[in-house]
Amino acid sequence: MVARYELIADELRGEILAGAYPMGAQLPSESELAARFGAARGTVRQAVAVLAAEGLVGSRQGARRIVLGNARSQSFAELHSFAQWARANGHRYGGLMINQRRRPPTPAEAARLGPGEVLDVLRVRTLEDEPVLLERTAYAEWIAPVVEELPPDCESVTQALYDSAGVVFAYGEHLIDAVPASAQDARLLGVRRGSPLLRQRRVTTTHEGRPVECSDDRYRAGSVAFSIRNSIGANPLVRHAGDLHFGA
Amino acid sequence: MVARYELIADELRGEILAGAYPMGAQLPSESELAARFGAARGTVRQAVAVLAAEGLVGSRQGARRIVLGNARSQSFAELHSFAQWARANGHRYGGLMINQRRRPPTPAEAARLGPGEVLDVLRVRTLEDEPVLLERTAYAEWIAPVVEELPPDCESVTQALYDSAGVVFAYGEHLIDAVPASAQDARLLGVRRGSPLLRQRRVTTTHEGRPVECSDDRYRAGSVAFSIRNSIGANPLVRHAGDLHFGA
DNA sequence: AAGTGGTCTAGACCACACG
DNA sequence: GTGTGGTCTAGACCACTTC
Repeated sequence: MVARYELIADELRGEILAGAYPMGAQLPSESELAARFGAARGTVRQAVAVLAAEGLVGSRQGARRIVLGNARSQSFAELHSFAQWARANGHRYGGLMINQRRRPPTPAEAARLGPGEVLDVLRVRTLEDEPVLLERTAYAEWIAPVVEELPPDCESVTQALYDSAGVVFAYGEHLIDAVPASAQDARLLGVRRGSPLLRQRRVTTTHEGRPVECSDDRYRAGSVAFSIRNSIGANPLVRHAGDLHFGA
Repeated sequence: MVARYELIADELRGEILAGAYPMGAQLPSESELAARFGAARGTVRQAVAVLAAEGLVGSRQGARRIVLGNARSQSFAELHSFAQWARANGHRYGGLMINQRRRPPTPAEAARLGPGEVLDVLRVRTLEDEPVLLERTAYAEWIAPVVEELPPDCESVTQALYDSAGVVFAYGEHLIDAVPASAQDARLLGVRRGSPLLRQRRVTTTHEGRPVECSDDRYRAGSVAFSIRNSIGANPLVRHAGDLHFGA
């Protein structure tokens, strides 16, 4: 079942990306759109809210919506998986488990995952056969047995956990900064010690709010960048919706 | 004029942050909240949409909303200014213009700002008197005269441009990655050449969609990190609202 | 089967931008 | 002043989760 507002959003997005509205141009008013699509104004507002969350259009009270961009990138909402992102962008990707062991949680991990033992996994992920990402992941005890059954060269852990245990990585919290490569980082990623890495620390939970993993992911500099669009002021329906993308 | 849904959101946020609902707990249903606040269901939905955009609660069709976190951080929506962020977080901050000159735009700048000359400004920003950020900003020609009038030690460029020219930095697009410090970066930030920097490249536009600046900002490693919360699946009112925060 | 959130309607009033 | 988006209401139906 596809919602009406999604169809309207798709149609408008298509027109914007096709260049029907150049950057800075005005969108039709809500009433015009409502008339054109035969929908209520509220439904049209929901549709343009989607575009606003994508950073394609902006709005302010009293003035018509304007077009802010005409390129679509991969939404961060879909980035709960390296594999999903790589596949969506047409990359050749792979992964290899380097090391895996159970251990007591650090205090930070215990605060996020609970008091049980964690399963500590070290993986290297490749893009076009080049190592670009080092994942150091601590899985919560309840999911550990499933993770231990995965093959070492599992291409998509997220997919595998969904298929075998129905686990969905629904919510994530991320901290992004830059760190120098440790000796181990350097060896596994093929860079010099101390060279810059883009670090993404994350905690993931299921739909029910049950914590699944904390991870420290390090990307080789130059391999990826995070892309974000944001806005201040009056946005439709939510006060602010930043949209994070993920691109080369 | 404060909207009703904002007041309701504030009230619920306060209860969550005060610990009335522990992590993973269920929020009251929309009808219960509507009855409690004497508001229509739509208004309550708008309120919880705010909390969802902040990453505090999550939702799925058929089940009650759950609490995902109980800490509030500075929203990235308000991060259009280093000074605003620093002030909000109680830091002592400052800035110094190192260099400023007009020059022809690079092709990338011309594509974003238009064909005119740009005003190229190099600034160092400090936190607790330590240099933490190097800003290399290219201002569009139309705003250049205003920027040239600013004092070299201007603490908040965003504020100054608003006060003197009514310019609002309304929309931003950001690319975040890690780079090694150049010789100049190293000298001005007091780090070794080649050491990791967190880079944020951004393009900013006004409410009307008029481009103001593109900038290449480099943070010393360890000084700041970007924080993001996101979710997949059915969110209220918008398909997905990632929320980006900015913290130490 | 009952309850919940997700979608949609058709109206109303207000604050703000623009001419 | 006119038109725009922002807020709010009061209803309806549907898809989903939960028991």
